[in-house]
Amino acid sequence: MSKKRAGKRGLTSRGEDFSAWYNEVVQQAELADYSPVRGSMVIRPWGYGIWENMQRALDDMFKASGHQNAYFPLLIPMSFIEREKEHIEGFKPELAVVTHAGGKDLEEPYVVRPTSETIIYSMYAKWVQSYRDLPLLLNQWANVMRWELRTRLFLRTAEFLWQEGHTAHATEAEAEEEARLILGIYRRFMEDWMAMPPLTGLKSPSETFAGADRSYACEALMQDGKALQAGTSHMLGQNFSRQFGLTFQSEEGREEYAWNTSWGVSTRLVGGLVMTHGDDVGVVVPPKLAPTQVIVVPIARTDEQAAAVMQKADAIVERLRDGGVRAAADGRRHLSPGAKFFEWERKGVPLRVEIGPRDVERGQVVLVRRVAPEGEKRKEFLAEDRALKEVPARLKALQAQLLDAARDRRENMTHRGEVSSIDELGEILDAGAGFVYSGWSGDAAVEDRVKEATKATIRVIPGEEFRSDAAPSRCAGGGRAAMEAVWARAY
RNA sequence: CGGGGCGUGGCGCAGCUCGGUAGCGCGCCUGCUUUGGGAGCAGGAGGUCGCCGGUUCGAAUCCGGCCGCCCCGACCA
Repeated sequence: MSKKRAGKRGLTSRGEDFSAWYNEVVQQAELADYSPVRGSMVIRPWGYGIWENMQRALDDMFKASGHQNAYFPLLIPMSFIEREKEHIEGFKPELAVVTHAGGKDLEEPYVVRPTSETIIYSMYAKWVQSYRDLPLLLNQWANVMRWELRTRLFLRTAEFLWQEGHTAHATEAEAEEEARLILGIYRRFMEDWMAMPPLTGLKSPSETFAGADRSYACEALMQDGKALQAGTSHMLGQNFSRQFGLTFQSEEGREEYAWNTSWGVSTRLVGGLVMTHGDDVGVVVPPKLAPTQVIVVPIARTDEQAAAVMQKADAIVERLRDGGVRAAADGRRHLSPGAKFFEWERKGVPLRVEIGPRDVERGQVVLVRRVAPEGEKRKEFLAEDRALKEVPARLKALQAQLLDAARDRRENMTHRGEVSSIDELGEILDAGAGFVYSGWSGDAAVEDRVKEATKATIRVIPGEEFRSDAAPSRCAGGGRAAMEAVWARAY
């Protein structure tokens, strides 16, 4: 058996069954595991470490743009959720409700938050009196629960971790600017940190967040050609303000409803990372997010050699750490070097340093990249000093290499140009396209027909920087195009 | 929620057709030898066969019910 070997050594290849590959790689790289709770996963240290690095980067960006963190309750009174009509319509099917506590039925049930707009804006209503209290720019890191029918590790779980930002502004223009600012932050984060370049733009009305006026989204293209909604930023208008009495007195002395935005990214990003960079060996973690960037593997025959080599390995780790590199030595004696190589490659550690007795003698190390650019060897024998000095540059180069590869793939899997029928759209998708640009009349019936016929949906009405040079004139569903849309089959 | 599949040591599976009290690989433990791409040998631990009931002298195996998980379809960060 070449593909599915005995035991848990081999991975199903991506080409054979992408979905099986994903499930296996997430577990075998020890990112996450299934839990005893239906639809809920355990995020293991390696996966959580990646999430922590994501959190840190995003949190810094939020803070740098004037946001502060706060924390609101997990349980939300049922009546709050029900207040905004569209909102409750959207979330009702996936609510988990607490009806019983302290041995008694509750007078009013609580829902386990699926998102926190209602409870947050109810509090904002209390805190905001004057235009001087605005803008109010808060974020919370939290868990939420949505009772999904079909779950997948990281991509769709009943409980997931995320951040949700909630802001209140005095004017529509300011709220709109905030929603777009965050969209830009998400995009920058995905490109600079995840090396996962998304398309950004507006959601069609049918895909707009329940309770929002407009939703903006980052859509990333996975290796199998399916799109992943990786982050959303919503312009909520005054919908929640009106329901929760979030008013303020304007400069002119009038009482006005505040304008809100909300925005979030979740642990789904970890799944996106896996499906963007992973290969048939395992996960590939971009250096900037890797919990361990360099793994040092000592190689020794005898106990004396082991002691000497381990000492050298520890010294290398220390030097790398002094240089700001996240490095660790794998000193386990019961595993062969080869076993360790496979394990760390499966987990996606960007760089490996091998150090054996011969290397110690010669003052050299073996530097190995998780993935090398086309035509370059992964393994290099370098003088120790040179190798260690080289590490930061190698990490940086790998980060850039991953982004380039992901962007090239996205472009190669993107189809542009006029699409004059739904059948044609389906053919383009079936021929291997991921994102398909077309004109769109703006008619929701076209979306329905396309979905029925091709399973694709409008992922985004592209923002300016993602539009085609020549605007399409025809709608894929017939008639004239009012705008350009990007279609894809999605997760 | 509809269709399909699967529940047997930690993991992956065989055994079920044709009932007779459980086996293989990996992993784990101990010892020795090993270690430059998934080490070898020897010894060892570990299983109410998803749950409940029925048939039978006897059930992993046959029958009924239930539960759970995975995959495919309708909704979603």
